[in-house]
Amino acid sequence: MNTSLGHLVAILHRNNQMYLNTHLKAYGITSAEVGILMNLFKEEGKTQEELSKWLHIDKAATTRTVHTLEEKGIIIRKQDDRDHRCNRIFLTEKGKTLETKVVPVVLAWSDHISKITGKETYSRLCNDLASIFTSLKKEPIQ
Amino acid sequence: MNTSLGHLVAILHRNNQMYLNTHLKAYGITSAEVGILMNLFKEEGKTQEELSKWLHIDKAATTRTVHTLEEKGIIIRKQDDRDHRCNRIFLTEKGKTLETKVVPVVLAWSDHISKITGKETYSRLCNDLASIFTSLKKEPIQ
DNA sequence: GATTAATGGTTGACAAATCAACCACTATCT
DNA sequence: AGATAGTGGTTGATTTGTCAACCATTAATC
Repeated sequence: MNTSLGHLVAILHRNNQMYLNTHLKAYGITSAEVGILMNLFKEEGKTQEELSKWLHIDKAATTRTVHTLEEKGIIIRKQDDRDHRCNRIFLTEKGKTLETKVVPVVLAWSDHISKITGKETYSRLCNDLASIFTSLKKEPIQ
Repeated sequence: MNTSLGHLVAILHRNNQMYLNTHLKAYGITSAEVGILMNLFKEEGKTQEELSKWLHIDKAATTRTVHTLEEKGIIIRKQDDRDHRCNRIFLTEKGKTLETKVVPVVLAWSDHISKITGKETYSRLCNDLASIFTSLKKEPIQ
């Protein structure tokens, strides 16, 4: 074991980003936008704050990614009627058509990894990481 | 399981980066430099190409990080005598003194994670990721 | 009800990494 | 030896993300 966890995670992360970028280029989607889109495919109407928390991403990054998605005509921001501070995010018709394009690419990368590790190891891996993830939510590291 | 592997890895990666940046700020070291430094602490004299491959990072990124480390007086680049294209990278005296500062911080983050998952799960996790890593080296994903 | 706190979002400055094009040097091949 | 191809490194442009400061709106407190 001559590599740290941080190192391994960094490599895997970059590998995933590059994969997404090359395979989604044809649809004009970048890796940064995938997180938000995958979330919207499941449930629309979240605020940017909620998206930021789900993605564990700075709210400034969310602002910018949401803007580029809006410029591309993939989503729209609607100000909340009750709380005028909140933007609620929805897919456009064009945005909805992207689900069948984006989701398979995201799954394809996971499949590649799954084939490397084997199914059981893969799902164990996801579970282990997910437990870290929920733990970090409750009590962040320092 | 409502989150993809890519998502989990991205979160963990950013968490690690932020941890390194805050805890190494006092020493003027950033997260991007940690990979190269950790490598040099083990073995000096590698070329930038070799560092890039080890870190799975673009050679352009290596060039820039190496430059900032040189400006900070932490490393020096020495042109290879035989092959004048190669820069071989060495720690300065100042650079060597950083080992006792940087390594503990890197380990501290791993320790945090290890405490979350438990020891066995943690080392299993590292092994699983490491096997992916070696696989990706042999045959990159598309 | 006016002042103060907190919250959601935006903006500017910067860090980290990719890609593509390029330069300098080395290796190859007639 | 001279043209060609390959390799290591650099540079410019762009993407992704952080941090800090700010603005507008809402909530809390006196």
